[in-house]
This record gives sequence, structure tokens and C-alpha cells, in this order.
Amino acid sequence: MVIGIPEGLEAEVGRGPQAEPSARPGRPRSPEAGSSILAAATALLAEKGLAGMSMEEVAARAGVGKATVYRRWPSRGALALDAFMGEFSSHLASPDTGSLRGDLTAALVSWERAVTMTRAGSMLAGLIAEAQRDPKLAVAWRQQVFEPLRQRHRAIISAAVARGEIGAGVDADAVLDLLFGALYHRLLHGHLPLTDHFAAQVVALVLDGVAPRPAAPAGAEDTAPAGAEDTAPAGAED
Amino acid sequence: MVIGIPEGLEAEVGRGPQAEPSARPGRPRSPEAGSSILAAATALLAEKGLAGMSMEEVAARAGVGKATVYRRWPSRGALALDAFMGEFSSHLASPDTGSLRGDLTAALVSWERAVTMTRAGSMLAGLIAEAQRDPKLAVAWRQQVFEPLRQRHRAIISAAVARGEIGAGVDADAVLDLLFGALYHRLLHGHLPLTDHFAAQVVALVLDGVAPRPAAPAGAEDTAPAGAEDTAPAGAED
Amino acid sequence: MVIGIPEGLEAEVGRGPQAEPSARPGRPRSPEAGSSILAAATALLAEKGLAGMSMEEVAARAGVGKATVYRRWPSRGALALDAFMGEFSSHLASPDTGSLRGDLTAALVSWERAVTMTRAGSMLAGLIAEAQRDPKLAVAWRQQVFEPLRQRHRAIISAAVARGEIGAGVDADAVLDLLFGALYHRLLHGHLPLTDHFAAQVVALVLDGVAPRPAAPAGAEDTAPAGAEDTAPAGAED
Amino acid sequence: MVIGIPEGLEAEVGRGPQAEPSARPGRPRSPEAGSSILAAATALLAEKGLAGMSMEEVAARAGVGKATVYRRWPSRGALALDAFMGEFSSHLASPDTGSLRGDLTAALVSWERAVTMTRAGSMLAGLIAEAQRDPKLAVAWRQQVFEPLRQRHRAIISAAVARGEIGAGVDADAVLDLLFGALYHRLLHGHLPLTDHFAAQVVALVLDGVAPRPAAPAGAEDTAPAGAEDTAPAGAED
DNA sequence: TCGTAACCGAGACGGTACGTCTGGTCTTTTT
DNA sequence: AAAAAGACCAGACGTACCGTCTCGGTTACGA
Repeated sequence: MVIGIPEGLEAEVGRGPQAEPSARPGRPRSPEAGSSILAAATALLAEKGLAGMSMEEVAARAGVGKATVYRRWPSRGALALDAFMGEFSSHLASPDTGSLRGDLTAALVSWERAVTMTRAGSMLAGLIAEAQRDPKLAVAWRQQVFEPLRQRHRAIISAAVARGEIGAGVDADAVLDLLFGALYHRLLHGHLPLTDHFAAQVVALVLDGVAPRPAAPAGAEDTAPAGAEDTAPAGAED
Repeated sequence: MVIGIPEGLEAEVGRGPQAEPSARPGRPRSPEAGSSILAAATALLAEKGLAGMSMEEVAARAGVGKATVYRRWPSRGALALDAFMGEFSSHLASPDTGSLRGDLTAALVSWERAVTMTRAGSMLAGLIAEAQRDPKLAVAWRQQVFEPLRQRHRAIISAAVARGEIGAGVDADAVLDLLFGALYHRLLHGHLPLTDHFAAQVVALVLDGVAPRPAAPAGAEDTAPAGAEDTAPAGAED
Repeated sequence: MVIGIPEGLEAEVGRGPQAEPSARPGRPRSPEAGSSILAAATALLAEKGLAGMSMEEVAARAGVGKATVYRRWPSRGALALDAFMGEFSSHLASPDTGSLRGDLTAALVSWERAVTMTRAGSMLAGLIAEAQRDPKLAVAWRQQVFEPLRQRHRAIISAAVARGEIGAGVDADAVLDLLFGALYHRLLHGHLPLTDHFAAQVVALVLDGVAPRPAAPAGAEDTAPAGAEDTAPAGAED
Repeated sequence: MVIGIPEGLEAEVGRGPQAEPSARPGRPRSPEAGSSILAAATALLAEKGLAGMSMEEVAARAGVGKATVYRRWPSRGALALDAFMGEFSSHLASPDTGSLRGDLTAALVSWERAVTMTRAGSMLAGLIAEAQRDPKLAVAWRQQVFEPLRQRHRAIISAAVARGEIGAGVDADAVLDLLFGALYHRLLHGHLPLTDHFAAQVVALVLDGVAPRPAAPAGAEDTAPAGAEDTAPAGAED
């Protein structure tokens, strides 16, 4: 079952709120301009990557003055963010399978497919790159893409806690960083392929852990040393 | 116990191998020039980030002609890569604690500390960003930083398998993507802090899993399917 | 009596015709930028000569981006040509003295003075030098400086023919090449000074010839064979 | 009759005198290197003009280190000067025809042919251009090419004075500036062709003058105009 | 027979300037 | 007042040469 995408994710993320919807004096903004800019940006992004998407060429290809672009989006990153959203958001699904494992697998696989099977993947990588050098874009990215998505994923974990599948003490953020961090890792470094199988594998590992603890009668021995190691060995090596 | 850093990590990563150590005709390259360029690059990187490190200013600050910079490093990214290595590699430790948990915790914490407590952190983020737009740099990054490090970390897991701590069927790459993916995730998105505690938490989660599987007496049905799920269900969606 | 300078000589020689005076879309070119560039170029030309007038420094001194310079002038030579015109054209006179000798002397002396007494002299030499290596500049030079000036000088000779001072068969171009060639010769080689006296001497020699042949009733036959040699002996030595 | 070329014109003009012929300690300079440099310079000069003759490429094409070039010639201009001499000097003739008109015509025509029919023409123009920006080259040019040649031409006039063809009061330098100035003028500005005919025309104009000399009340005016016509009708057919 | 001195090819050195490109802003006319 | 257009200032890009300076090696002479 596909749940709708939160509003913030829909479109025009980087744009200013543009205040009142209408009744402003002067010539109204051409809706064509905005969409042709977005189309040009999307096309360029797909063709040459974010680095090749210069505002100059976006404007030229959209048949629009540069000022018109800057009037709507404050920076290249913001424009790219919106172009990305158009490609990305519609491909994300939030099925409710009734189990934590199912929900997580569905979330990760749909993310992974959006990233590998559409133009969104390279846009996403480019955006994260751009956000490293543009703090404003980093904020916009977090507020308008990252957090809304994370909110949805946190809900999956909350539901599992509510169902009693997992303990209430689980740190949802840490779990999500593990799950999605692994996917982003392969996306950004490209050292290994990003597949459905990998997504499922990630879910399995996070839920079950690496050590199956074949039998765990006196399981205390597992956690106690672990807890001790938690802080001590860290200090040892620096 | 701190083990030495693998060779590939040491220095001059972006530079060509320069073949034989000498006996080339012509004036040999000045070692001073090379190191002053690297120093200038490192300083600029720390001051203004990768985007602010222009080749122009690196050359000026190093008291060197631009051609001298380009003779040694083919691109800004390659230079930044070497500058990063100088800062980063010496801060990584590889203690041998005797346990998988201890080894992993030590590895993650030392990485986390190198990244948060030295200039290497922002360099690292900038480099990964740059690698998204410069495929040559991406290759250099993988070959000269990523893979050597991963090799070391894979050895930690192999040792654990050899000791019988974990089963031989564990996919080391997937495990490492989980562990380090989580750290990179926080580094690149900055949504939550990157602490010693988080590093330890990540190790604990990956080793033990989210679900403590409350008891395990009747849990047979829990673990068996879980073990099966490790690989099987993933294949179902692919 | 000083006659105005022909239009082509006035200014902006290297620049495109700039078409209609206005009504073009887009921001019009700043007239200030153009004139400050020209001023900077003129100053640099006078200070360091054409070789020292780098586009880089012209732009910097004019407080203007390099692209703004290149938008107006396609090359260093074209810019120098305009800077030269500004200095040179206002110093040329075209008096009408009523006699060929008087007109030519006035023309040569005013040229000689413009060249020796203002900054125009070294600019002129530099421009001719530059035109040797830049064919486009050579064309611009001929069309926009050389030919307009020569037209005026040809008119002096035509007027003398009309007055019956000299025969109609005189080759005006050859005569002008003699007259001005001599001046340019001293300017470019600097082997002897370029003075008012020399200018007058040149006119006298061209009008009267070297051999006054005081009375030459029988002497004429001496020259006749020489006239036969006019073409023949040349073939002898190559 | 062809007279030998003065020594200064022969070769290696730009080079220092190199003092004693030998007995210097150290390895003697390779004569091959010198000649291959000169050959490479000549070829490049002919191919691309002086502006395209970079020391870098001369050295590379000659299979020689740059320092070897600079050891022999202090500047690009000096090298070009020697390359030019090699092409130019052998083409100049100094026939003794017995008459001023004949000698001058021969001198001018041989100069004109050397300039238009060999590679020397564009080299010459380029050298004069270069000399405008390099004072040392200007001096070398004057001392080693210009003055020796002028000396020879001055001798033609002196001989005519001695023969009584012209008066002793003639300013030989002014006459030569007229004669050769006209040729250089056409060479450097290229506004009209440089032909045998033009050379002869120049001689005629300078010897006879443009004006029929209204004085000469006696019948001399019959022959004098005839002498003048010697050149005037020539002008008609250009 | 050996220094020693000047040469050799090669190529790196610190610089300067090139002409192009992009970023983000500003100024026109047109709608 | 917003549109398209395009000029504005600024400055980095990577390249080409400049003239000088090491290198390791090679001649030739004088001690």
C-alpha cells in the first residue's frame, strides 16, 4: 500500500514560500517559466550531473533570463533540490505490512529502487555533495527531504514498539542511521552494487545481528563485556 | 596495540607512481615544492573547505608557479586527496583486542575521533562530495583510501571467524557497510552528532541486532526463520 | 587652416559598428566602462608600450572584469588601435596653403609633430609592429587609419593636378609612399632624428628630385640609358 | 657585377663575439647544435612567423636543450636576426653599372626581390616589429644589418658625386630614407604590391622629382620634362 | 692520467598573461 | 511589477612560454 508523500517532499522545496497565493500587484509570475526551468534543470542534471548544471545553461535552455531563475530559486542547489524531488518523491512507497521486518524491507527496497532505477540516484549523490559546500542547501535538504522521510521511517519503528515486536529502549535514530547509512554508503562510494538483495540483507542484519548467539542460555556474558568495551577500548588507541 | 598504517594510506596518493626512484633525465622535482604545496593545500582546506581551495591560491601561498602544482597533481581533487591523507592516516589505529566487539569498537571510535577532532572531518566530506563530480577522483579515492582501509577492517572480521566468534557465512562487506555507513551518514548529513557513544552503539546493534529475542526457549521459530531470512527473503524481492 | 578629421579616424576604430543606437533588449553597455578601459589602455600604452599593455592590467586598472574588455575589443591590438586614435587623430592638420609644396609640407610636418611630440609616436610604432603578427589588426589598421589618411593626402595631389602644378600622369600612391615612407622609416628604425627640417627636406626632394641638372641640354642623354636600365639590370643580379 | 657582402652581414649577427677563437678550457661548443638551432629557427620563422617561433619549440625541434639556445643567442630576436641574415644576405647584389640611376635601381630591385621572393620578407617585417619592443634587438639590428647596408648604399651616392652626376650638397641619408623608406612602407603596410616596377619608379621619382621645375627658362625645360616623364608615365600604368 | 671547466639534453622552477567560463547582481525594454 | 535579455564585476580555470636553474653525463684541455 502506497501512502502519500508528506507535503514538504512534494515540490518546489528550495523555493521561498512566495507569500500570498495571489492578489499581488504587477505581472504575475509565468507558470510556464517555472516549469520550463525545472524541466531544463532536470534534463541537465540527468545529462551531466549536478556539476554540469550551470545556471547559465539552465536559463538558456529554458528560454528564460537568469534573473528569472534566481527570482524563484536562490541557488543552484535549491533548484537541483526541487528537480530532484520531482523525480524522487513519487517513487517512494510506505507499505504497511504489519511486521517490522516487512515494513523496513519495503522502505529500504523502495528507496533503493528509486535511486538505482531512475535519474534520482545521481541527482541525490550530487545534492549531498553540493550540500557539503553550501550550508543553506544543507539546511534545506535536511528540513525538506531528510527529516520528513526520517519521520516516516521512525513511525515504522514506533509501530513495532507499540506492537511489542521490539523493546521500547531501542534508539530509533541509531537504527535508521544503520539502515539507511548502509544504502547511502554504497550509493556514494560505488564500491559495491546497490541491490534489492543488499537492502534485505541490511534489514536482516540490523534486526538479528551478526552473531546468532547459537544458543543464548547465559546471554549475560554477551552483553556485559560488550557494555564494558563500549567506552574503555575506545580510549585505548588514540 | 597500534598497528602501522598500510602503505597505500601513507602519502602522495594522488600522485603518479613516479616509476623508478631516479635516473630520469632532467632536473629532478624539488621535494620542497611538493611539500609546501601540500602544506598550503592542507591549510586552505582547513580554512575554507574544499570549494575555497583554489589551485591559484594554493600555488600563491606555497610560493610556487601554477604549473608546478599541475605537474604533480592533475586536479584539485587529487591534491585534496593527498592533503587529506596527511591529516587522516596518522590518526587511525588498528588495535588487536582479541574480540570482534573490541576490535570493531576500536576501529570505529578511532575513525570517528579522527573525523571529529582533526581537520580531516571536513576534508573527508568535501572529498566525497568532489568525488561525486570527478570520476577520476572517485577511482583514486576508492583505490587509495577506501579499499586499503576496508581491507584492514575485513581482516578484523576474518579473525573473528577464525576464532569462531561468528559464523563463516557472514557477509563481511555488508557488515562493514552497516558499521561505517552509519558513521558516514552522520558525517555527511549532520543531523545528529558523531560521538564515541554512537560508534559503540553501532557496533552493539550490528553484533546483537535490534531484537533481543526476549527469551529463546520457544524462540526456535524466531531464530530459524531469522537465519533463513538472512539471505532468502531478500532474494524474493530482487 | 585646420580641417576636421574624417569620421573614420575619430574613434572606436576597433569596435564593431554597434548598429542601431539603442532599442536592443538587455542591459546596454555601460559607456563608463568603455571609456575607463580606453583611458587605462592609453595610460598603460604610454607607460610601458604596447608589449606592456596586458589585457589583465587594463581590466584591473579600469576596475572592470576581463570579459567586459573582451566584449568590446576582440584583441589587444584592436584596443590599442582605438587608444592610439584618441591620441593621434586630433593632432593632424590639413591646411590648404594653395600650393602643392605648402600642402605637403604642412601634412608631413603635422604628422611628424604628432608622432614626436605626443605619446602617439611609440603607440604608432607598437601598432605597426603588432599588425605584423595579427592579420586582423593589420586589416583594421589599413581600413581605419591608413586609408582614410591616405585619402586626404591623395586629395592634396589631386588638387595640385587640378591647379596644373604637376602633370596628370603622376602616380599619387607612389609619391605618397615616398613621402610618408621616409618618415615612417626614421620612426621605425630610429637611425636618424625625425624633425621639421627632415619633413621639409623630404618634400623638396620629391618635388625637385636629387639631380637639379642645372642646365642639361646634352646631359639628358645620360639619363636616358639609365632609364633603359630601369628594368634590365635588375634581372642581372639575382 | 656582384660585389661581396660586408662581413657584418654574413652570419651569427646576434651572437656575442666569442673572443679568442679557441684555447678556452672546457668542452667546446658543438657546432652541430648551433646550426641545427639556426635551421629550426629558420623553418619555424617561415612556417609561423616570428610570433610563432617560440624558444621552446626551436629547442625541441633542434633536439637541443633550451639552455643551449640561450647560451648562444640572448633573446628570441637575436636568434631571429641571425636566421634572417642567413636567408637575406646572400640575395643582395651591388652591381656597379656606372650610373647613379643604374646603381640605385639595381640596389632597390635586388632588395625588393630578396624580400618578396624568399622567406626573408616576412622575417624582415617580423624583426622590425620585434625591434620595436626590444631595444637591444633594435641596436643589434641597426649595427649589424641596417648600417652595413646603408654604408654600401651611401657609397653609391658618393660615387655619383665623385662622377659629377649630382651635386656635392646632396644629403645622402635623406635620399636613402626616401628610397628605402618607400619600399619598407609597402612591405610593412601591405597596402600596395612591392614590385620591380615600383622600385624603378621610386628611383626615377627621387632622381627627377615630381614637378617639372618651372624654372630653367632656356630650352632645358624641354629635356627636363622629358626626363621627368621617364617616371611620370610609369606612374600612369600602376 | 687526471682534474676541472664548460659544454650537452632534459626538464622542473617561479612567473605572467592568455582567453574562456561561471556566479550572482544590475539595468534596460517589453508585456 | 515581472518578464527576457544581456551587460556588469570578480576571479578561477588550465595552457603556453618566458628565462633561469639543476640534474647526470660528455668532451677537451692543462697540470
